[in-house]
Amino acid sequence: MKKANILNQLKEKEKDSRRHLILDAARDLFSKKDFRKVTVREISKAAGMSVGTIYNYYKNLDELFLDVFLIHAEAIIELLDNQFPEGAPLDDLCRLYITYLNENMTFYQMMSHFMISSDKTGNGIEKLDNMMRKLMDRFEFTIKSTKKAPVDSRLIAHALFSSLNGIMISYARYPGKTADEILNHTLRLSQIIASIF
Amino acid sequence: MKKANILNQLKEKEKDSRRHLILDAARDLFSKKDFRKVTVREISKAAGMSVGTIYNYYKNLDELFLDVFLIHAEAIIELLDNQFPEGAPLDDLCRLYITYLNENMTFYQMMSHFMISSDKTGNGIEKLDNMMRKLMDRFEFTIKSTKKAPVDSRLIAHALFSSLNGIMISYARYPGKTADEILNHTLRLSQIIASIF
Amino acid sequence: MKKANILNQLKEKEKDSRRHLILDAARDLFSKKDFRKVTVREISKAAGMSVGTIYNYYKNLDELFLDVFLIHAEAIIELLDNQFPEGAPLDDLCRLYITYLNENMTFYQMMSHFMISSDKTGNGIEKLDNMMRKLMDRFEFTIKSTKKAPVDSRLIAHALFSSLNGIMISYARYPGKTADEILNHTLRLSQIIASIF
Amino acid sequence: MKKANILNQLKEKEKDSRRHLILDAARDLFSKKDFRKVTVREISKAAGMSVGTIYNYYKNLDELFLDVFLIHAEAIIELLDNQFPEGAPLDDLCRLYITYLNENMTFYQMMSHFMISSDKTGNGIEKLDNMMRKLMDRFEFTIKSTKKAPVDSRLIAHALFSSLNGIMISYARYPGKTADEILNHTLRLSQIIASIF
DNA sequence: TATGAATGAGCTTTCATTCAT
DNA sequence: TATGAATGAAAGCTCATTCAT
Repeated sequence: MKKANILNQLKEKEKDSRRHLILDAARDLFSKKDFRKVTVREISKAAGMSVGTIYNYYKNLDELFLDVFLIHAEAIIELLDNQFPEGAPLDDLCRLYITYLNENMTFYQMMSHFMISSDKTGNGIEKLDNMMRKLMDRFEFTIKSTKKAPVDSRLIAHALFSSLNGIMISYARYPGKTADEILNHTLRLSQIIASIF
Repeated sequence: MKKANILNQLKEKEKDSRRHLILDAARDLFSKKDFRKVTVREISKAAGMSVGTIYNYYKNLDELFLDVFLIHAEAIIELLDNQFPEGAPLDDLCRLYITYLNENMTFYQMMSHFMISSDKTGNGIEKLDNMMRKLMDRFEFTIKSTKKAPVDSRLIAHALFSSLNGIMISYARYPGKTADEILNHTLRLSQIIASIF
Repeated sequence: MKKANILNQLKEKEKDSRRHLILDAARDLFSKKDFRKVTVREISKAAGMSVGTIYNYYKNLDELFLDVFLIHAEAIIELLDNQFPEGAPLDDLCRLYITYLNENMTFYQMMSHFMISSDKTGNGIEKLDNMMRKLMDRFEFTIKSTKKAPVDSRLIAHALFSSLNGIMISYARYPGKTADEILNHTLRLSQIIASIF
Repeated sequence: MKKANILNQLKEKEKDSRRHLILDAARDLFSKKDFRKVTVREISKAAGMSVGTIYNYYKNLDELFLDVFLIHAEAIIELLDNQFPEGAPLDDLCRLYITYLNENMTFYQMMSHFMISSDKTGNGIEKLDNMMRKLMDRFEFTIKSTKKAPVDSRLIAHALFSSLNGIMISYARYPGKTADEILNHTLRLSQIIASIF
């Protein structure tokens, strides 16, 4: 019994590591190229496995896209949980989030992509929505913990969250600017937002 | 000479009217269906002309997409110019813009789509950027004209503009909500934004 | 007006001839190889055109298969109409049909294939059924016109028709026999059938 | 030696029972769904074993298909041997066979499928042909044993056998008819056939 | 200038079969 | 012997774009 258990655990680990191989390959490609243009073939090649194997781990491409998105979202939540000291000012929160977005363009690109999809089929959307809600909750909670937290925190969280997203989407490819300049500009804007909230 | 001129003008008009046929057909389709899924064939059919003709007016599909976007942007600028009384409060501006976005989902969908494209080739991008700048200028100008206008208007305009965009992108397909509820929620959020600016 | 008409007629002819190019290529391939294994690419290559073009003429492969079938069925009907002298004996009818089947194996292969499909979707099935009925009607009519025609011709037609089909399906690949021997055997069997009806 | 023998027998039995697990699962699936669409994965799942195990018992999927076919054929032979009283009339034979076909659509679907395959490779075909011959022999023998048996029984057996098959193939999916109506129609046709033989 | 048939690269996905464990 | 993840060839089909008429 124990033996089987250990075996299963090993298998699970093995499976997880393969899945991460796929995810990492995908993330890597997405950072170099519009993720909507990345093909299964490219991913399988980059991950060093066959096309069919991808489909052993993901039902279809969208599921993989979604997983990459979810991983990012979870990373952000973890960031808020662990890197954000309780009682820190709101602008630290904004800086944290905007910095993450700048370093992980795929995340807001995907967020934006999925959010404007009117395709409501599939349980993928459900997972997406759940994660968005979770992220929002975490945002709200973090805002409450900041110095001088606002009263109607739910709405404020929504407003702040969407504002920060909007900043990235609106300025991520500000014409003729380097990544650094964009980071600076989006940080500056986020600070304005933070300061007035 | 003159005759030729008049003829040219007529031709130009004719051409413009055909172009508008295309644009209108496209806009109509985009409002019913994710614009990324609309095909040239569909547009040509809806516009009552052949596929080839579309390509006489637009180098490629992206140019057409862009044109639809530009038309929307111009409509917004016109809205700001004509519908927004000088000296009106900032939240009127926000309401105006958010309402427009709600009624023209294609616009922010396209904005979002183009903004996250890392594809920097083509002079299409240039046109897009120019228009964004123009829109932004108009926004800034309008903000300056509001009651209790802020001081650093350029940055404020950026922040406000992107916040409003973010609101739409983040909540336009809030799960399980009707168009009306979404309109209300996004308006509410925009009012919060407006009030604190 | 007239000009346009003539032009349209020419276009129609052109289109028809292209369609026949596809059909002929397909029929040719089907005679060499199990039609279920023939691919679009093979057909397009054999027809000297691109894959996409096939899809300009047929919505999908099944439609093409169906068309090949229908053409065969029509050929048989025409055969019955034109080649079968009124008042000829029943065994002539059987011989005619069995000979056709032997020379056009694709036909009964397709008939058999489609008949055992439980897939009832698509309007393809409808076309198929209509044609089968038409063929059956023609059979019944022909039987009525034979010498010593039976009384309950509808049922008899059914029985005869299905018997002849069964002969082909059951003996078309009689192990180790040449095409000629198969023709002879199936003809002999059909004559038995004819003689007792 | 003896011990080993018994062990071997047990192993053989075990093996046989596993094989039957597969067969039963397959037959079950084939009755619910076009057998040509059934996948190895589905069968393995239904049989409660892994894909690989299937391949320990069958070289490939076609062999499994074939085995299902053979089992059916044997069942029919057994039916003729045991259920058909010597000296019974010919129409009882037809009724027996047609009823079996109606209750086991997979059988004639497979028969039809294999018979129209021009693929003559593999020793599978040989097995198929042997079984067909055996079935035919049994048919012939049964016909001889009927009341008023015909003279040239071999050819008559062929003709009758193929006629009955043809009836099923031609009317098994008569458009818009229920299973019951099809049973009735095919029985009626088979009675016509029987009566005239 | 308008037409729309032709193009064909390229996509996602499937699935029988293999083989290391 | 049983397992089931990995394989990868191969399929059907799409659709932006071209170009001869």
